[in-house]
Amino acid sequence: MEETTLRRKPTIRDVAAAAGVSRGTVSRVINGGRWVSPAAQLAVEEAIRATGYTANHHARSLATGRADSLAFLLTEPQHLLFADPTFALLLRGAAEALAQRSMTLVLLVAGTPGERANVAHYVSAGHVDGVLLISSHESDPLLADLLAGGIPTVCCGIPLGHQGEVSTVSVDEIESARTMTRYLLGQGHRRIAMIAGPNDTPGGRFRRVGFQEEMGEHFDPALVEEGDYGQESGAAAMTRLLERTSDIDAVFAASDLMAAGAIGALRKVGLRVPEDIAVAGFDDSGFAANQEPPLTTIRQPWDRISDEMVSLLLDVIAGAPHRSVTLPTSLVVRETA
Amino acid sequence: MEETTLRRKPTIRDVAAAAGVSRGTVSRVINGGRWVSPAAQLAVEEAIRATGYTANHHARSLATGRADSLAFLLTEPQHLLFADPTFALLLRGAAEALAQRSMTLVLLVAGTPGERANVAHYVSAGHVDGVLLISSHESDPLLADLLAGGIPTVCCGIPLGHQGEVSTVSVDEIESARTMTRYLLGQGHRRIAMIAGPNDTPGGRFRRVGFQEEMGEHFDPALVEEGDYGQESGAAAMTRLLERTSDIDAVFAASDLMAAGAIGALRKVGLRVPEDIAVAGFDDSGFAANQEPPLTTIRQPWDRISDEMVSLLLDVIAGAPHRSVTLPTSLVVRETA
DNA sequence: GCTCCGACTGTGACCGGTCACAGTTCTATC
DNA sequence: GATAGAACTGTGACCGGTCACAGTCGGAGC
Repeated sequence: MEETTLRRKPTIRDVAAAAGVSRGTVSRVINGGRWVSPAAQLAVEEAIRATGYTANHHARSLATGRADSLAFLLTEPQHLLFADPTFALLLRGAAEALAQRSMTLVLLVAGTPGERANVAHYVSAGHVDGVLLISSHESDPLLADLLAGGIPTVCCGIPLGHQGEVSTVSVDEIESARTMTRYLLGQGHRRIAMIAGPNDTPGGRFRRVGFQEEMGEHFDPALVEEGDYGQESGAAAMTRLLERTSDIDAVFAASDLMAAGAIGALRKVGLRVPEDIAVAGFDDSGFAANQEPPLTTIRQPWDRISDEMVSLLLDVIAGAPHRSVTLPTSLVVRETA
Repeated sequence: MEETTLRRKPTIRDVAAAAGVSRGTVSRVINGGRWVSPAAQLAVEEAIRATGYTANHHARSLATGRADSLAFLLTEPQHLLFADPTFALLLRGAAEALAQRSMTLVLLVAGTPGERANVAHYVSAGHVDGVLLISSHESDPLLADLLAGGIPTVCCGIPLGHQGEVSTVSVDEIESARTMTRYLLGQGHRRIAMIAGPNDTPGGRFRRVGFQEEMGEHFDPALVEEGDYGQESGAAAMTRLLERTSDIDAVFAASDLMAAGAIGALRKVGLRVPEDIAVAGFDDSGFAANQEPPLTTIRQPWDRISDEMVSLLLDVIAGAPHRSVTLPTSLVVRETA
């Protein structure tokens, strides 16, 4: 009567029995169907349908050694990353790219040292095939651990201190910053301030370098302040700049969030954007276009970045040597500059 | 010589050999150490250190039937959810709550029907112990599938059409909406418009109900427009409202993002917030406080929501009957209303 | 001195797949 | 008609853990 209701999940043996073939044949059907007779193929497919069979992922992973999943590993102090809409774009892109390959994404957050240890442990437990490492600070020991453990890894952005040791997907930070700076100079601005990112991150260091290079003789170190990519830090940096100097005519922030913070700070002291001071951001986060006024910024190709990270990582897992990909950015001129 | 360099990962047998005990004893040490002599305990711990052993998660899951991970399942059309900073809060909270329990979070995105089928397949493959279901539209068949499959599930927000069939963590939408409406009325506003969410979502339906109930005789159906929670839809709804009527003195949007869109639309036609029209949101997303001007809104306790979802789900997995938790919201008065 | 019991340990079966290998057919070729 | 080989199928070992069960050992109690 009720023996059908409380049955455990059907296994490959149940399917084999139902189809009147052996486990081996069922396994072959599931994995592509090479060397299977049409009759057996049909019988197995029918049996799978009838039993409602789904393969047990753990058993498969145990036998094959593959996990068929990747880790999306966040190492940034968390409030920043989760406030940053760009991370969501990256996450979505990666999840989609993996779904297309019937793989899945495990989210790992390594904020505190304790979590960090857990992560290393988790990753080396073979739970995932590789790691998509997001935004690592230079001092972060996690990348070194991953490399030492031989864990296939792809970094988003050039990992300072580990260049050439690991696969990387990045944009040309220096050239992008030069492009924006050139644009601001072209608009007639000369007293251009920069709100840079932390110097131990590639986006902090190289955007600053590009800015300085392009500014040339107009570069004034007194016009550089540093933030942490977050909105409040942008506002604070802008305030510091305003306290120090009064002739700034443009501000280049190393993130859209900091640009938004800067705009808020400017508004608070009665300065209009772009009439009094032009403001430019970096990233083209989701909100940049909806910002009031819409933000002029550098677009990072987020969807391509996540796509490339995934395919690069899969290559590395398959045994390819590490490799670096640089993707193009583009200047998006809206209304703030 | 080099036999140590290319060794495969150490297994529990290697540890047992190194410690001079049996697999069983090692297993006992790993799982809490009951009925293990101090000497054996020490020897095993030392052997684990020496060999660099980490347990294979797949093998353990296969043997125990537990996956020690939960799925974070998104079913909303994707552009909305990823633009919505609240989802990131939820995600972070869930990841943290799980990390504390040495469990992990698998991100599943079920946007297209194809992805939906994959998800059902994946979940029933036993890869995860349960599902944290985020924001399901009424017509979404996924919840029905999960329930039919006996998959432990917890919903975020009351699942329309499935009330009482599944564990739920939600806020009192109606009362929250009434609170905000009461506040706006208390400020002297009478021609209050609402930008509601989709009627097939709990936040769309119940916030509208609360608004209407509290408005009482002042309620005017002509002052209700619908959006999709996204910023642009808020702007569009506001524009429609302005085209239709000219005496609106306040707007209550069912999400902060729509409130931000509405503020943009108001600005575009030269109306000031809050001087000309007050605007209120819902959610207290990360950006609400940094909005210009800072947004008056209803705070949802995101961290508690994710915490409760996780612990509720773990209860369900452990065999507890389904249960619903309602968490309190609070009115956050800033500057827009 | 024998029994009993608690503390501890080892063993074999099992979880649900995959894979290598050994058959078994059946057809084509000489 | 024998033989090779391609096409297909079944079997047992194995992946790396857990768990139930059967021992072993030492000391307390009678």
